[in-house]
Amino acid sequence: MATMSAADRRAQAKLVYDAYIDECPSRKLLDTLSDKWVTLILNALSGGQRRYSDLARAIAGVSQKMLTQTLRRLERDGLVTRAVTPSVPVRVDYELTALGVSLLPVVAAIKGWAEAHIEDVEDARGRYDAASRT
Amino acid sequence: MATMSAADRRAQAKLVYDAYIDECPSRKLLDTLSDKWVTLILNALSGGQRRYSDLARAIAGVSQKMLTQTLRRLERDGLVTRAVTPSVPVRVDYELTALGVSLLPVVAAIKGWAEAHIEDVEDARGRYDAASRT
DNA sequence: CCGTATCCTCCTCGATACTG
DNA sequence: CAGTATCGAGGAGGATACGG
Repeated sequence: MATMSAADRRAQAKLVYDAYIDECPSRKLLDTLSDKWVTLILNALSGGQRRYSDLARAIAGVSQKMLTQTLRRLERDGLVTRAVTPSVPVRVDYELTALGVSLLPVVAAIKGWAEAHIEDVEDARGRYDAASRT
Repeated sequence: MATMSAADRRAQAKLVYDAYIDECPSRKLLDTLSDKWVTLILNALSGGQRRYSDLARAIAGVSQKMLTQTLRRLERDGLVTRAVTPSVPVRVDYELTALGVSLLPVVAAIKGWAEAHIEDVEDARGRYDAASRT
């Protein structure tokens, strides 16, 4: 195991950094938030309890698979609760937990910057693309 | 074109929602931030100007492809500037723009929530998984 | 030194069909 | 009503090699 090749060194660095990133709290939160449907669901539930089919209608365009999958993840993360009423037919209600509610201001902060500055970003893109086409 | 099938209705709803999401400022910002390397680069540049190879070393584990691609996107978005010094060999410096700097507090806010509550999330996951294994 | 070009592999997501 | 199961297409991202 004499000397390390450049590839070996990069491979090891990658391992270290992957581990670092996996433990980074901000990264974990971003991974959750960046899911297309998470913020939409969080918003839909910000007004209080809602049924599955109600959510499906409110967030039209989401597939059953994604809605269920996302709700399960949020439940697992302790951000929403799932309450089954064993009537016929079944009824399932979802609601934000205290932890879920505490996340709303963060989303609002993101929304705040975005609404204030996204136009600058768009303008920058326009200039960049125009310059590229030269 | 008589009646619409359920699939048709869903397809149309999807179009409407995709368009809605494409225009949502928060979504756009999240799409940018959620990139694995963006926040790392933003952080690396928070101290001031840095060279390409310097960044590559600081963020070890990133491939050339991803580093260049990400830097290009950030430049296009007006968040960083790219300054080429045509010496031999070439030297390229990257630096945050005012817009890029204005984004740092948002990242800090995310970091704040994450550090305060990610442990609750982990605990919730532990409980959820334990309950599932019943 | 700072990239670009190519290939190739996961892995996410949507569509569809079926169940308690 | 509220899911689960299965399949297939598409894109993101890494490895590698080459160019100005």
